[in-house]
Amino acid sequence: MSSEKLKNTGLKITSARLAIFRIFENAPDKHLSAYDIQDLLKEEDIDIALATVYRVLGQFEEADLIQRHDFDDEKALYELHDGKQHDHMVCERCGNVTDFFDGEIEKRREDLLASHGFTLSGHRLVLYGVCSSCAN
Amino acid sequence: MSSEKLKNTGLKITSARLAIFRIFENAPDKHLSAYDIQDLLKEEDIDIALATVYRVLGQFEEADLIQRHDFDDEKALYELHDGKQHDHMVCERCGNVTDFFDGEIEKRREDLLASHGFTLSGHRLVLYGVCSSCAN
DNA sequence: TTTATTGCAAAACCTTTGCATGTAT
DNA sequence: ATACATGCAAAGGTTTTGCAATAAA
Repeated sequence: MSSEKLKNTGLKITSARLAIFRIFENAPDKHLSAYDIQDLLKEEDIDIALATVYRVLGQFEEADLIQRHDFDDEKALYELHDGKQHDHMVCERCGNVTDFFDGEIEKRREDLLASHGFTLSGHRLVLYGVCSSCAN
Repeated sequence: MSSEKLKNTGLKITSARLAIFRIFENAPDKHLSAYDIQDLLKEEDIDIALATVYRVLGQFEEADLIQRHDFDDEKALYELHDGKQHDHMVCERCGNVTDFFDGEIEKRREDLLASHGFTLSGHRLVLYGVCSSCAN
């Protein structure tokens, strides 16, 4: 249940936080910007100031409920942090983001980072290409 | 020589373009922001408006002289486009960028993109971790 | 009632753009 | 002489912040 996870963060259970968290639960595997979230809520006649959306997103990220990604030079995208690690494939044309998991590249990635003195934090790997819709 | 490559772009050879291109040639493997470039030039008592730096960077990128990267939510970084393909390792704490090349992950990347209907464009792959300086 | 949260407006920040002036060809 | 580059100031877009009003504990 939504409020359970929220309570564990120590944050107060407010309607804004519940509404925003519900958006993520209803859109798993989606990558949403602060504007996307505000728009989705507006469709339900829920009006939340953008400043609040940003603040709540920051708090959720701090609490490891969601992950923030800066894939391109546009808006930051957020997604539910579900524990299952996965990486991302980003279309350089339209910005479309596709999740994937690959054990082999995963292992290689760990070796590479380690051999350069990097330690793992999170598991982020991003591949850039052009998606099929944009390729024609 | 600098002016050779510049001439091939069809752009006029101006002092601003020469100065900016020289910065890149003198700092291979470095990833510089527009501000970095302006600062480096200021140290040589060369004053170029930020708007010009941005415009020139855009033109250089268009001409494939340099590459633009948006690794995080901060400033865009530019580096010389030397032909040798390589990927990047980014420290999530300090933003430090390290180049690397790995044939195995390279091949795996191509397979992965293809199997998801993505086509290659450029060869961008980014690993995120924490560098040794930030790890302590 | 005490403390945290929200909304609003304004600011911060990077990046782009309009326009008049200056420079390369 | 013509076309393109530059500087300046202003605007654009996303994200953050100050502060008074409001809601959660």
